Amino acid sequence: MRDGKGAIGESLLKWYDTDARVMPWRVSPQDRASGVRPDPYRIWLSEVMLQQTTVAAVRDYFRRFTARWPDVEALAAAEDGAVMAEWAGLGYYARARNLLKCARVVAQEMDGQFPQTAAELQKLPGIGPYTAGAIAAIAYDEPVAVVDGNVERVVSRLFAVQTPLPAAKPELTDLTAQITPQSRPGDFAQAMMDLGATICTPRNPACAICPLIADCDAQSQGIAADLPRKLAKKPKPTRLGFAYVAMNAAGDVLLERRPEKGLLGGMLGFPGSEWSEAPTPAPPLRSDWQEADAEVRHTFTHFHLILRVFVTRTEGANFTPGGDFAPGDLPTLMRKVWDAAQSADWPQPE
DNA sequence: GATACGTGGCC
DNA sequence: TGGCCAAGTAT
Repeated sequence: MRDGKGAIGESLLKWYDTDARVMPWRVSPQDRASGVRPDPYRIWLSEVMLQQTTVAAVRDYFRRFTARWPDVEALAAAEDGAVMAEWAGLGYYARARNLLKCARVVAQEMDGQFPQTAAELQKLPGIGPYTAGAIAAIAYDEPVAVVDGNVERVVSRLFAVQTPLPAAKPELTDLTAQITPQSRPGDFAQAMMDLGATICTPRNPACAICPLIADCDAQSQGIAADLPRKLAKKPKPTRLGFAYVAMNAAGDVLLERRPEKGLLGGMLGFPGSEWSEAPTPAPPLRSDWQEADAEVRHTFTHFHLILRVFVTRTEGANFTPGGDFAPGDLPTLMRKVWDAAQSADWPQPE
């Protein structure tokens, strides 16, 4: 243990048992005391959903997934399109594709049992260093360092690490390992993340009520809010595109399944042009297309997108039956396209 | 190491 | 309003 930091585990777990939030996927301290064990399936599902995603955004998705697919065998047996539709709106859709791959490996090749070590877990699709550590620590009590963005921030402040991210990652992982206790490593990991989410926040950290204030080098140096240092990000370019919403007399709409790889991979969407500085219009069929008044603006991780939306009524296409389509099955960008189409001045049928 | 990959909330 | 940020992973 690092000098002067010996009490961190104890202080943090005391705070966790009394003050921390209880999530739908978490076993409460009371239940844990009664011998209740975390369900690896639910831990895995929640951790994948929580990758780069806030607790508030995950809650309802987690509830719907576990209600519809209560165990890994049920999820493994689901249709691809059903899982993608249930994930729609949560973002980073490779997670949903890898979720299904992983469920099928576990169900078909591992007798429905997840591996019990971080090293083995990390071999599965969609499970990287963070998620492997989180599952191993929470579900199987492996005393492994669990390092997400919250922990990076907490640890960089505790030890006043000045190295900018992402170069500081190995150092922060090593420091986290030094303060991870042999006892209750899963609760320790969740406590660190809860602390980062609620007290040791990026801006205006609430140091006055922090259970680790006596252990924090950055606080004593008055630089807590300045850490962790981060490299400057590149500016986002703006791309343009065209999107097309065709509907027949029965109210069916024309949708396509996007390719597995790439942006919004595997999701349903409206046909359209490529997205670039100067896109070429690409209507999916000949018809009387009318442009909607409102453009769609959407920002992805690495670029801004402005879409011009065109609508038409026609019978000449392979439409998705209206009963099989709900806007909620679409990624957010395509929901915006749908919304813009509703406010358009639709042409009369040909 | 750098880049691709969503979305919504916050200030 | 626009950039920052969130329980990261794959390539």
